[in-house]
Amino acid sequence: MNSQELWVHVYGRLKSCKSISTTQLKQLHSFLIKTRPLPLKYPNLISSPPSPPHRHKHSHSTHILSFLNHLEKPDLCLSLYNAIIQGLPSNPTTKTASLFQLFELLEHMLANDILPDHYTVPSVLKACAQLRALREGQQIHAYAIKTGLVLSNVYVNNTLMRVYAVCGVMKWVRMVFDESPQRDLVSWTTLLQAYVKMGFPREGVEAFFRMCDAEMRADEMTLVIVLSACSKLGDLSLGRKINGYIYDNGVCRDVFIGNALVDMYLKCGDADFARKVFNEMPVRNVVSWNSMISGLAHQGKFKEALDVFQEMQRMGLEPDDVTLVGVLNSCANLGVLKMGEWVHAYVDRNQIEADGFIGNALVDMYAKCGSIDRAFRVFQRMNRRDVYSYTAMIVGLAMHGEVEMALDIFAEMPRVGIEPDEVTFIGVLAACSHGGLVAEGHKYFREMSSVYKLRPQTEHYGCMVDLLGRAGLINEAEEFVENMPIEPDAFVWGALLGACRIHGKVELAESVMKKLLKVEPERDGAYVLMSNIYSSANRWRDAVKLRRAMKGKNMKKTPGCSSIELDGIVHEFRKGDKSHKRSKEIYKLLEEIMSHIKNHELLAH
DNA sequence: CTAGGGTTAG
Repeated sequence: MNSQELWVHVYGRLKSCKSISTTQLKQLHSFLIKTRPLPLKYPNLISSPPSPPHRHKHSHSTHILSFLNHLEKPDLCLSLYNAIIQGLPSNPTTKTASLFQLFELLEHMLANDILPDHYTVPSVLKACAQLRALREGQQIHAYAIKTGLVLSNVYVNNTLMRVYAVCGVMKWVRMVFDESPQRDLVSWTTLLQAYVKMGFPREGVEAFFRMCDAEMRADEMTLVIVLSACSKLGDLSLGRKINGYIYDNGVCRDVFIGNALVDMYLKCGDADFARKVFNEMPVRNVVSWNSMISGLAHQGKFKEALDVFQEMQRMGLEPDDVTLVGVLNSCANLGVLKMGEWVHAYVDRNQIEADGFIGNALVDMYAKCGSIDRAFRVFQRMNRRDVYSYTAMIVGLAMHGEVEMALDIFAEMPRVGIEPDEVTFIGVLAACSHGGLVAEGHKYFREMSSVYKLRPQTEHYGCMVDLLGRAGLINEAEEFVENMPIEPDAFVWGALLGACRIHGKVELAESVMKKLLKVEPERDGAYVLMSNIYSSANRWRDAVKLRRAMKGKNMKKTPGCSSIELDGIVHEFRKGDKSHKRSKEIYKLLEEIMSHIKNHELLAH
């Protein structure tokens, strides 16, 4: 066998397996030794006992290196090195080990005076991108500049951009892109993708149009990314334009394009057209179904989302964890505990780990369906918790009035090294509000910016106003709003109006209502609250006047809706809705509960 | 022989 044939064989072997197993490598090694007598420097290698499975990954580089030591001709080696680097597993969970192997090989190359070329560099950079190895990527970048590879090879530039993109350094992605002497479709797509992934969909779309100006024709991959940018922007007319581009340019409508279109139409609010695209897809996969389910849930069409899931089940298709998260989310918002429990059982039955997305969605579902103890049990059993798990738990506890517990869980976060975010503080402040903990609320509110460098948003101010209002500190609440560094919005005015209702502050309420109407003239919330305030103050005439004024305008009704599941039947209630069979009894009971609460409030103050 | 793909939560 000549060296060329040998190389072809080695290359084929390495390429066909994603990660080379030690056994295969040994076979390859012995094969090489048999067919081409080489000086055997490490006789131990062949006779060494097989290592346990978990050691395999780490022992690769040793085998590879000793294997390389057996080879003689350097010209053969460059291709071989390239082939080996390409086939090297880059497992993000063993990041340091993978990087170590990679750079050990590079060092070995350089030590043997073999210079990494325009095939070596992209595959090394690809591994760096997979491992999110920014510093190592920069080292290769420096090498590529020194050897002139960045100016001569578009693959080198594109993979460099990719490394910087996955590491979140948009500035450098742009820099490499701008300095590239030649740009192809992949360069543009990588730039576009970087913008979208980093939360700049607008810039991504602009890049797409610049790409079109540069007479570059987009393919399926590019368009999938542009469509995802449209989804993020919620810009239906833009999305339609892109759909037009796909149509005009005869782009193949494969399953990826179809899924991206379904997602885009749903996120842009055209659920009917999304369904049409979905129905007309010649091939669908689990992602197509997931796009429908999570897209509908995203639009608040939870019932429809569950219907699609049931349709999926009827067709005998296996849901994956994304499906289940979408289903759990819908269950949480509909209060359908039975279905949520079914998903939980499915997760257990199929030995799906209740961690990450699934675990968090389960916690949220149980909490929202009123089963806070089961939410807590899932939370406790999770092996890995993140800020979402903690937030779901804290918000859930706060809503159930488990104030102390909520604050205890919050206190646990710094101990396990998880930083709270803005939503976590919504839960914390809501807990304080429900517990009447004014001083603590102030403390957490201050901590938000002083310790965690989070800027309080209008929602947080709203929580504080609510807290002060419920605690009877209506003047402080008013003062708090006056001293806000940001413009109060409906959230804040609504909370203050609510506080006025509790304390029967009619005059203040009237001025607050005006403010609320200014920022939210199209909603009916202000009118409803205000008319309740008038009624409570026995000012019936004003209340009626207000209701009449409301009727004259064509107001958007706040979709006040709740549902509860009893013995597997979902009972849905909309605001003012009296269609339920036993609505008379229900309203009577509600009134009784309200009077109990009022008495309790009176006793408390 | 190399590079770029969609869906997921509080």
